[in-house]
Amino acid sequence: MSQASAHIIDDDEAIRDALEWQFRTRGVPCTLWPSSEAFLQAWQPNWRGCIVLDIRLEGISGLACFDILRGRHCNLPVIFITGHGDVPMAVGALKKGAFDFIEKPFNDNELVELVQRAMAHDAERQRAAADRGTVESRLATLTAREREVMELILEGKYNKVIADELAISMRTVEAHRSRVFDKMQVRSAVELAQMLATLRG
Amino acid sequence: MSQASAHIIDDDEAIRDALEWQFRTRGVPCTLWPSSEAFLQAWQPNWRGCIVLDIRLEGISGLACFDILRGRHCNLPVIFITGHGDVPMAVGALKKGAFDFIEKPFNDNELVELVQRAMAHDAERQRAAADRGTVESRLATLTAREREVMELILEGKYNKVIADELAISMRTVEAHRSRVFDKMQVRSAVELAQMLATLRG
DNA sequence: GGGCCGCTTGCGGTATTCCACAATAGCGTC
DNA sequence: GACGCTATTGTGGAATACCGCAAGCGGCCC
Repeated sequence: MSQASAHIIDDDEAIRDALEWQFRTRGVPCTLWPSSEAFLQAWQPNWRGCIVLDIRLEGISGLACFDILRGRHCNLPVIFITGHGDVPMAVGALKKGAFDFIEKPFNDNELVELVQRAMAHDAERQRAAADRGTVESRLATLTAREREVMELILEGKYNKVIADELAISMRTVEAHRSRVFDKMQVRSAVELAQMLATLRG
Repeated sequence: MSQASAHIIDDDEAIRDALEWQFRTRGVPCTLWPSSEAFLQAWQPNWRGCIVLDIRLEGISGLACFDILRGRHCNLPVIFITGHGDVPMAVGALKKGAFDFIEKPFNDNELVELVQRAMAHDAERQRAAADRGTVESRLATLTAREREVMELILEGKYNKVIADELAISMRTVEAHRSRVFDKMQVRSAVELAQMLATLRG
């Protein structure tokens, strides 16, 4: 898993350096990119952190870059830096899923705090996605019948009732139940319910 | 429980009438208000539906009206109608929790569909709030000890283990467990877990 | 034809939960 | 002092869940 970083994309070197200094003095790891093209060429799906970019960039614009990233299923939070006149553009990006935007001129702390929130958001999203992946891969090992039995277990029904509903014996339900618990790596129906609740939440 | 309605606030009578005609032909119940003041004076906490208002109104502005409503803990979805130049103001409202905004000039269908989504959102929110209320009122009947036992049950632990952890007998845990199930109106730990998961979700 | 898998069912036994009833002690209120 | 509530613990018994082992049947694949 790669180290999290705030990726700063700006075609103005002075601005990049100023932002880097600011972030580093606050302990925020960052990586500088002189253009959307440079960033897009380097980007890897396993990157973590967030992206900070000016909405108006030479070459591929900030918005176009955002669209391309979304097309690549990149979920990194994206923060746009905009001028006052570009707020409608930024709003369009927000509606498309950008994390936030910040208008020039802005307070230094304001941007750093926004970036910190974005990176925390990304860390939490990745953790939650990893959990879901684990649970989903376990669910995938269940046979169709096991899934049926599991759903009824999750409704709080006794094995006897499940047996009646599926027109099988209680012993069969016991056997399925035991295998479901083994495959899902839980020891009780309550643990199973809690695990699947995090999948839905 | 009151009937859901789309509350339209505009100081221009012709616009109010045009919107009403549009909504009614699409089967959307609506109520017209000539000013923020009129609406705020009439507003009741049990109202359902949504609010559609121009961001620039004479007297109390749309934004000010929104702030006042939020101050009164009104959760009705709010949709702002804005001119192109007012988008930054609308964005501020979005960040404060407004449901959405729509820029003039807009397609008739666009607004009606947005209002329908807002009303569906409100209906779902009210339903979820009612459920939470029911569950929370049941939780409130539990004694401190019952809550303690319940938390451990929700971790999937056996009565025997709970007894060891709380330094009480298993029979005491059984008694508490039984009363928790009675008060929460469930018949199993799984049902309880599912019920409380909807509280968190 | 044989092996594997999934589904099914059974046995015997242990552990846990549920149900009903009963009782004591401490605390707070009337 | 009596009453009500909560916490606690116990008895007896029934129902349910869990565990390990065993086995047959049908379908699919090699």
